[in-house]
Formats: sequence, C-alpha cells, structure tokens
Amino acid sequence: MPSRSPAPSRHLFVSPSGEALSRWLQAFPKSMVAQPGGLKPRSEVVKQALVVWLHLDPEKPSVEQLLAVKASTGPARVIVLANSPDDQDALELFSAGARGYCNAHATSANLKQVANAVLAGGLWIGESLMQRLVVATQTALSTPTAVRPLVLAAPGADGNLHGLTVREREVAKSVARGSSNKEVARSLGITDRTVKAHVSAIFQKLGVRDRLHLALIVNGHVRS
Amino acid sequence: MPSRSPAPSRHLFVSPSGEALSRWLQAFPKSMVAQPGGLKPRSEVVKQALVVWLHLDPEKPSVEQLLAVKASTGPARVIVLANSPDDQDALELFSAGARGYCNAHATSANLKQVANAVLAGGLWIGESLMQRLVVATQTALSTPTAVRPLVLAAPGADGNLHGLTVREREVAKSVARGSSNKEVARSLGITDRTVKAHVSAIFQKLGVRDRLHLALIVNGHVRS
DNA sequence: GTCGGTACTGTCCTTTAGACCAATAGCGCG
DNA sequence: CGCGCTATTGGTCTAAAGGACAGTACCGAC
Repeated sequence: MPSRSPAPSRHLFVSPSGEALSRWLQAFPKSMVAQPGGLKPRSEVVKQALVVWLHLDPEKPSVEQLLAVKASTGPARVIVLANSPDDQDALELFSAGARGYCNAHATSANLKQVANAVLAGGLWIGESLMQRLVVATQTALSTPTAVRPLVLAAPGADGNLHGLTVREREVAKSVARGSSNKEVARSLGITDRTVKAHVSAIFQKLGVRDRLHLALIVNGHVRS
Repeated sequence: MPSRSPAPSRHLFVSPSGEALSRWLQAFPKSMVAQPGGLKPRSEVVKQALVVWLHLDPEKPSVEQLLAVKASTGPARVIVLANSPDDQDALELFSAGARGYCNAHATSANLKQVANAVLAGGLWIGESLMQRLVVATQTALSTPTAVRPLVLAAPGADGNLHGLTVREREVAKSVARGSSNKEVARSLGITDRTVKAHVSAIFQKLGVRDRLHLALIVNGHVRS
C-alpha cells in the first residue's frame, strides 16, 4: 500500500444540512462538504473523492440515501455516519454497498481509523453488529443449508460455552435463564460474591459485556 | 487515540517456532516473542502486552490454541495470524474471542492497521469473510419464517407484546436485543430517564421483574 | 516439593437498574 | 370543556451489577 498522497478533498462529506460536524473537519481538515441533492456526478469534487461520508437523514430511508449517493459518486468508497446506529439498518446498508458504518459523533481519531480500514480494502463495522454477525453466520455456515430449521443452536448451547470451566458453565446457564447472582448462589450453595467472580470470568472469556448479552448468546438468539 | 506510546513490549508474538517473521518485527520493532508453551500468566511480559499475536500451528486445532493463549494472557486482545487463512476457521476463532484474524505474511503496514483497529475496540476481519458474513446474514433475513436459521431475524416476536403501546414495544424490542437504557435513549432520541419510565411500565404490564426476563419473553424462550 | 489451574471469599468502588413520586404537554373523545 | 391515555423529563432512593485487587485452599502435573 503506497503512502496516502496529500491531495486535497480526498474526503467528501455528504450531509442533509450541508454542514459538517467539527469532528469531521478535525479528522480531515481539507475535506469537502456537500448536500445530497447538490452532487454533480462528473464534478471535480466528486471525481477526486476517495471516500464519501454519508451522514444519514433520520427522516428518510437509509438505503435509498446510500444508493442515491453511490449513483452520484462513482467508484468512491462510501462510509455511512448515523446519528443513532442501528444494527439492522447497518446490515441493509452493507449489502447495498456501504464500506463502513459508524456513529456520526465518533471521535476524529476513530474516523481516521475507519478511513484507514476502508481505504485498505476492508469494511468497518461496529463491535456489537460484529458479534451478532459472527454468531449468526457461525450457525448458518456449519449446516448443510436447507434442511435444518434452527435446532442446532438451542440444545447445544455449549457450542458457545466451550472455553469455560465446568463451574462457569453451570453459572452461565443459570444466568442465561434469568437468575440473579443471589439466586445462582443459593442454587449452587455458594456466596453471591463467588458467583460474581465466576460471572466476571465468563464475561471476559466470552467477550461479553453483561448478563443479558450472555443470555442472548447462550440461548442461541433463536426464537422457538 | 493518543499517539503510540514508546513503551516496550506492547505487542507479544506467540509462535510455535518461538521465532517472529521479519515483517512482524518490522511493524513493531520492540515487540516480544514467545512460544505457546512458555507463557507465564503473571509474568511482566504478559502483563504489559496490550496485543497478543497468535501465530497458528497448522498441526493443532485453532480454537484450542487460542483459548490456551487467552487463558495465559488475561485481558490482552488476541489477534490470530494464519499461514493459510480460512473463513470457517476464522469464524470459530472470532466466536472464541479473537479480535483479529489475518494472514501471517501480511505486510507490516497491514499489521499496523490491524493493531490500530483492534486497539480501538474493533475487530479485524478479512474482506472475503466480511462479504460472506454480510451476504449470509442478509439472505437469512430475507427468507420467510419457514427456514429461518439465523438469529438476527429478531423482528417479529410481537406475539408477547400485545398489551404495550407503540413506543413501549420499540423500547421492549431494543432492550431485548441487549441495549442498555442509555443506548435505547440514544437510538430513540430521548432521555434515559424516559426510557426507564417506559421500561418500568413494560415490566408492570408484562409482569416481568427485570430486562433479562423481558428478553427471554420477547425472544420466545419463555412463555408468560 | 513447586507451579498452575480452579474454586471460593473478601473489600472497595463505580455504574446501572429499577421503584416511587411528581410534573408537563399533546391528543382523542364524549 | 374535562377526562383519560400517552409521551416526556425530573428527582431521589435502594439494590444490583460489574470491575479491580487481594487472598486462601484444593488438586493435579511436572
């Protein structure tokens, strides 16, 4: 990968208000700003842009905004900025060709990282969505394709609990069923403090932030 | 993100041969190298490491190698280096807690980007796998209810939410997906206090005691 | 024997959740 | 118009959750 050239306007911000947040300009001082309606497909601004940042208008359908911008900007990579990020929305945008999706109020340092990843040919995606993607695809790819309904995730459950000790698995299952720490403690005959220790270890091993997400993973995220 | 600190050994390479590729050291000159078997969980080397790069031994199961390293290195983010990257393998590693997965022979510039993304709390994943993730999840979302192997297809689930107002249903679904009150507040553009009011109303109407049980009901794991 | 892993318990501290109570504002309906 | 329902926000309070460290004890492997 050659070093990024210092040419101006490699970044084009498209915002419904026609204005850029200070953080954007802080991250990319020489960037350009435009409104969705004011994009001239063959203008110099559009041609030079390597990355187009699309600030979503919360009032309109996200995918349509993206497609409109992509139609006007040609080969440039499009990164979507959302005021209130939503996993479902992000998925639709990615399959519509977005290369990145992040919070519109991200720090300038974060924006730079997103740009780097996208310019390197990668996609940028939030951590929460990533977790869900991995979990979901994991179960999908490991099956023949058409035959199985959803049986795999429910009974196994230990597929997600590997790496935990026996005791931790007991705690994890109990927590995932909705038990509080005290209830788990009573049912196992130990202190609630010990339960908290186990729970913390579980969180770390599984990369989960709280008991609700643990429940989502253990229960396979599946509705029966 | 502040500029990279000059502290030694922020990066720890774990390789079966105990040797690092020149590109690794080129990317992170002051990094440390160790063998999987030689990791002392509480040693200074391990404690100081922010990122652990695990060079997979092709002869052994990948996930077990990862778990072994994670168990020895505590909270450090683990990035996996594979001689011959494989999507299926990558998926398993991610769900086992890996934060990155890339080719062991990647350029030093690429390695730096991977490190940046992971240190920023993100995950790094190759482009091909990312495509498959998005496509797989997307198609799963568009399939009718008959097959529905995937988890993300959460929308629906309203059978249990009948007594709630429109707004309460929005909140309930968001909470059931694992959002905190603050996150729900941001995504709806209201205050977390208001969210708490909605959540309390939901609890009372559905006869639920906390958000985890709400998630169990909404996601269909419990009949109320 | 030592070392490492697991289980268990503790303290200190911060954040989050959830209950309770109160207030304002919009909206449809009789 | 008043009444009820909904949405919104505020304040206070208690309990729970979760992180950070520290420490003990048992057991198996080297």
